[in-house]
Formats: sequence, structure tokens, C-alpha cells
Amino acid sequence: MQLNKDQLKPFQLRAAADLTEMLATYPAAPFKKQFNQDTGEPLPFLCRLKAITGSGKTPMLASSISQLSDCIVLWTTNRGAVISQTKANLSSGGKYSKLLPEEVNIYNLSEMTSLDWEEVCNAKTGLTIILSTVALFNRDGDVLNVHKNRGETSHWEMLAGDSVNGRLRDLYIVYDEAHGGTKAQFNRLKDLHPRAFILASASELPEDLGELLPGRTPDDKSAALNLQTVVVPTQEVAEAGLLKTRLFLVDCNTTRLDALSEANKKWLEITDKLKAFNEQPVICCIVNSTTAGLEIWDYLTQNLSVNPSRIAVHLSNVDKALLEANPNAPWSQLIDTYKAKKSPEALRNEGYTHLIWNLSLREGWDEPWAYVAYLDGEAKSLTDISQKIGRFLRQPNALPFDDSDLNSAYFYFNVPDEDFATVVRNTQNELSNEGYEIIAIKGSSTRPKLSREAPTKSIVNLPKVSESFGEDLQVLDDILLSNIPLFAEDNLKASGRVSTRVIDIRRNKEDGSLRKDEKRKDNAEISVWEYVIGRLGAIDSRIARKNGTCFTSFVKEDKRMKQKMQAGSPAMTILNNSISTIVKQLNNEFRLEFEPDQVFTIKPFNLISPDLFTDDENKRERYKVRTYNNALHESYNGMNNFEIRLADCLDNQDLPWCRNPSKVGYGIPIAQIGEGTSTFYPDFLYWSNPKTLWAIDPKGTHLINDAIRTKLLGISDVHDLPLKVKIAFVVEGEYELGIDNRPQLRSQNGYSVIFKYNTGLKAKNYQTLDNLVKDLK
DNA sequence: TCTGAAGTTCTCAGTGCCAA
DNA sequence: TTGGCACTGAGAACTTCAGA
Repeated sequence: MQLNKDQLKPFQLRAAADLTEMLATYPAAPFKKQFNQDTGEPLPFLCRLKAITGSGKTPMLASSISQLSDCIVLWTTNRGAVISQTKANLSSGGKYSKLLPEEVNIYNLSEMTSLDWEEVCNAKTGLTIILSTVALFNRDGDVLNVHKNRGETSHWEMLAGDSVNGRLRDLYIVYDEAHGGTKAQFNRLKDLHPRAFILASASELPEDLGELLPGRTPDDKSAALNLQTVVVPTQEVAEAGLLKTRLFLVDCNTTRLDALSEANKKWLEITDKLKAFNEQPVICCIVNSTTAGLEIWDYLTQNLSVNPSRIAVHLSNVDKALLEANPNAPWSQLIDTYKAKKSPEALRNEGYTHLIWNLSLREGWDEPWAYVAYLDGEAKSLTDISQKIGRFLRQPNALPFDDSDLNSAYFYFNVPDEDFATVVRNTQNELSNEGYEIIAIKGSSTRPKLSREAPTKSIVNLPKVSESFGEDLQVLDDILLSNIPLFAEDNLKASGRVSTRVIDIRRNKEDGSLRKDEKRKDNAEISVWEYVIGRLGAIDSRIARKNGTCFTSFVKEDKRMKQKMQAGSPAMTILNNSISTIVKQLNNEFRLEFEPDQVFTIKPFNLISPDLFTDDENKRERYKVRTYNNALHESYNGMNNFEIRLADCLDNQDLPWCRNPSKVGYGIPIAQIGEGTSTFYPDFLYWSNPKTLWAIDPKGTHLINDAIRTKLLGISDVHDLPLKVKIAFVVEGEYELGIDNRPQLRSQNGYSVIFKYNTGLKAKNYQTLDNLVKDLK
């Protein structure tokens, strides 16, 4: 069906007219012209159409630009599907073609010939629309066709009007789904010197466009943006029948199969109801990976009896993922619609009712007949869930049914209980277009951004100490396996829950009367391996991190590790109690080793906010840059009072020393796992002679922890270390060592140093800090 | 000194262009 | 049609700060 202006909804006509008026008024008040602060060049006008997906942004934009006489419109977005859909809709015979003037010329940028470019740029009258994905122009150099030099100029330069054959008409840039834009894209688009940017989005403005808005403060810019935005209230869109009116959010704290089964049951219900209208609903299963998609296909076909010919698997690299998939599933029946290059928009018309898709669903696709969505994977990004909801709100034929169930969308997912309320709140925020958007201005934060480097006076290398669990990893596997039993089936189970909350889209309020909680027999499950490794990794990343563990790759194949247990089950409680034993036993195998092939080179010192100008005296002192004679760097700042005094004393010794920054400085691994910290960064390094390095920590915080104290003081025991590394804790007050070598404060007088002496520890007291440093030999 | 916000870096999967 | 390449955003992990 082709839409003409008379068929547009009142809110669509109003929005299009407001946008046109804004563009016609500029650069007269209240829309002031902006100029680049450095070059003085005029900046393009920025205006925006803010409306929810499904409100008909394309017809509103088409209707508005049809009023712009004699111009070129570059219509862009970051997804190819949006561009092809828009081209089809705007071109002759398309859904929105009647909204444009009859003589309009529409091009796909990728298909434009040199002759087309010449014609478009040489024309002085008429409306030309060029459609392009971001990928067609957003790349450095001249790799892309549009940037290639053709004789004297490139097509891009022609469009910018910068060269021979440059355009003769005004240029407007329409950016659909503008929140996906990046700084690089907008910089390139700014090079085209457009008269205006027209951004269409339901979300917030990209921060990088802040400079196009008048005003100096975020508040000024926010006010300007509000003035330059045409807002379409979601409620009006819903009331006009374009959107579904109720949104069921169902949090399934249950197994994946149960959650999928709940979603599929809802799809069957809707299928029954739509039979009277001779229509089929669609259920969309959104997954994070191709492998997960195949597992969903397996469940749908084998457990829920869905006909494989109705399932479109729209995922990349299916063939590769099949190599590792369940060998018993009938994969020959799988239909790979991605490989077949089918357009997602066409899938329902081809009879597919179940779509398995990935994150690319986020933009560019909204199927009115998609009533049910299942979001796979626990603890997904909450914002992600809310953003996807927008793709399912469009009402079929823009006409409400008598049965309210057919005017609703249903979402099934699994998030932790405490996050469910956030999902509901985020969704309401996404649905709302009201409110005052805060525009961040780069560099305006209260944090002083300025910093500079103090280079090293000479190159100084230090020996590296690495962490090791030893050569024999089998010992580590044995520790793990000996602490994990084979559980009885009952011990692996715990009951689950399905909670439903419903949002009334017209009022953007939760309908409390429809809230419900139901118990389920089973709960989400996790393998013993994933659970134990997750817990151990949280205790110390040296045991397990994302890219690997200290164990062999075989251990996870053990049947004890492959057991699936449910959240809150007795098995989980038992494993929880075993974690500390595993850590203790792993600790016995952990050691430090000298790395003869590697050195650490002292880096330049980063002076943060040097000589910060502020009324706060403490801050002024902290950021004051102090120069030193014997330090490896010319100057330092960022020290507290005690550190400043210690630095002065070190500099008085006529021996090399340096300030050692946390995290990026010289780190000494802590030979004890599970202590909450894995590397010790002393505040100062001091060479009392060429063979002895003192790692001095004036804070003494590590003294609190017995294990770290003992192990740290043992650092010099690393075999073959070419430099003797001694660790000294320097503290204010008189300390002595008590039971188990625990430092105890005797009086507030003087200063103490605690260090390793022969096989034990020693605490020594001095009247002055200078004497203490002199005695470090 | 602790905490948490904000920024940075890396990895991963998806996307689109181009040349063979 | 396929493979290589570059770009993209999201998330995780890590780093860098400011303020309490």
C-alpha cells in the first residue's frame, strides 16, 4: 500500500511540519549559526527527530525533506538492511514514494557511476536523495570507491563542493538510527559542509556532536538541543494504533529449556488466536553466539516439536559451529537463511515462524507480526534487553485487534532477581521521549585533565620476577578433582521461578494487576567447571582469567566437571565450602621465579595535573611539582606529606632513587594467592649500591595482612636474581615485633623500618627519617 | 585509605567492501 | 562466490582518578 500525505497520522504530519519549519527558519532566531572555534568556519545546523521505532520515522522524514527545494540529501545509517529498506520504500512504486515530489532522483551511493556523480553535482535544481551505509564512506585513505581520486578529484570531494564539478545545491545529511554514530563518521560527514544534519533516533544524541550546539555549558547545550528537537510522544503513537499497547516482561529463573518452552507456549497461544485472521505470528530467539543458536535449534526441534522447515537460523558461520555441535541432532534439516543471503524482512513471508538471530537484530528490523521474543543467556546486559524491546512494538497493519492479547508483545529472559526491576525501569525510560537530555562537553569534567611526562634521565632496567604453579600441571588438576565429588541427581536440583510484569505502553506505567510469580520445578543450570572456575577466578585472577586457567585443558572434560547443577542446589553449597581448601592446596604449589629473558624498564613519570591551580591548599600541595637531584626523573608530584619528607631524605643520600607509580610501575608479584591483591607496587625504589635495590613502601598498609607480610619479605629468596631486592616498610612511630613477628606500636616517637634480616624479620627505630634512610644498606 | 565513577584496552562477533 | 581486510560496538578486565 502506498501512503500519501492525507493518510499520515496527525502526529506524523505535525512532526514533519515542525522539522521543515525548523530547517526553513535556520539561520534566523532562535536557531543561531555556529562557528568552528579554531578555524572560524560555519558549522552545520543540527536538528533531530526523536521518535520511537514503529512511529514511522521514514515517512515523517520523507514528508519533511519533500518540502526542501533544490537540494541533495545524503541519507545514511550504519546498517545495510535499513538502507535497502529505505531505498525500496522511497523509490517509485514504494510505500512512501507518494510523499516525495514526482521528479525526485534516488540513488544508492554504491551503485553511482561517474556520470551520475557529475549529473547530481552539476544540477542546480530539483531534489536528489543519495542512500549510503556508513561503511561506504567511513574509512581512512582512498581504499573506498567514494574516496578514490578520479582525475582531479574524488566523488566525496565533489559532494563536499570542494573541487571542480563540486555540487551546486545545498546538502542535507539525514542520519537514521543516529545513536549508533561514532566520532569518526560524523567528522567525515562534517567534511561535506552540509547545511544541516537531521538525526533520526529514539535514543540519546552522540556526545561528539555537542560542538554543533550553541552554548558553553552542558545546560546551555541541553536547552539548545531540546529547542532543535522534534519529539513524537510514544503515547500518541500507541494511541494512534501504530504500537502494541502492552508489554509482558517475563523473567524466567528456570532452565533454558523451560524458558524457551514458556516462550513457545505463548507463541502457540497467539498462533491459535491469529488463525481467524489467516495470519501467523513470529517468535524470535535472540542468542549471543552461533553455538548457542544451534543449541536453541536443537531444543526447538527435538524437545518442543517445532517443524525444522519453519525455523530460520539467521547466524553467521553455522558450518563452523556445526563441527562442535551435538552430533545426535538432525542437522541436515537445518535451514541457514544467513548463508542463503535471505533478507530478515522476507523471512516471515517465506513461511518461517521461528527466527534464531543474534545481536544484529538491535537495529534495522522490526517485524509487526513478531509477538514473542526469547533472549538467551543469563545476566545479559540490561540495557540490551530494553533496547531490543523496541523492535517488537510495531502493531500489525497499524490497527488494534479486539483481543488485547493480540495488541501485546511478550519478552522472555533470565536476569538476577534484583535486576528485574531495573529492566522494567530501563524499558520505561526507553519508551519515554520526555525529559531533559544532558549533553556532556568533552574536557569540562571536574577532574583536571592536563598531565605531562617527566622523562627518565637514563635507561634503567630491572629484573623481572614471574609467577608460576610449576611445570607439572597434573598436580593442579588433581587438587581440583580431589575436592569435587560426583553428586547424586537430587543434590544437583533446585526449584525455579517465573515472574511476569506488564507495562501499559499508552500510560508508560506498570499494570500492577497483571503482576505474577509462579514456581517451576527446575532452575537455571551451570556446569561444575564453569561455577568452580568462576569462583576461583574471582578469588585470584592468577588461577583463572577469561583467556585461560592454571589447569590443563583436559580437566574440564572430567565427568565431575561436566555435571550440571542448578542455582541454589545442595551441590552448589558443597562446592562453595570446598573453594577455600582448593585455594589453600593451590597455594602450596605457587612460587615466584626469575625471568632471565625479560627486563622491566623504568618508564617516564606521569605528572598528573602539574601545579594545579586551586583554592584548596591540600590539593595545591599534592599536585605541586617538586624537582630532585638524584632521582631517575627530574620531578614528581602527587605525594602526601609523609611521602614528600621521605622523598627529600632519599634525595639527600646522593644515590639513585625513583618514585614508583602504582599499576604501571615496577610490580613485585605476591607469592600468596587469594589475598585480594596479586602485585605489590612499592612507592619508592632506592639503589643503596649497584647490586641492592630497596623497594620502600611508606604506607605500611601491607603490614595488616600477615600472609602478605611474610611472603613479601621473602621476595629476595627468588633464585638467581641478579639484583638483591629488599623490601622495607617505613612507618611513623616506634614499632617492635611481637608474637608471630606482628608489628606493634610502642610509642608515637620517631620512625621505624621493618625489613627482612637473615631468616627473620627486624623492626628498627630511628629518631629522624634521614637517619633511617642512611641506614638502608 | 577506601570506594566508585570514568576512562582505556583488549577480545569477540558481526558487517560490508573489494579483489581474485 | 569466496576470502581477506578493516571497521564497528559491546562487554570484560583493568587502570586512573576524585572525593568522602
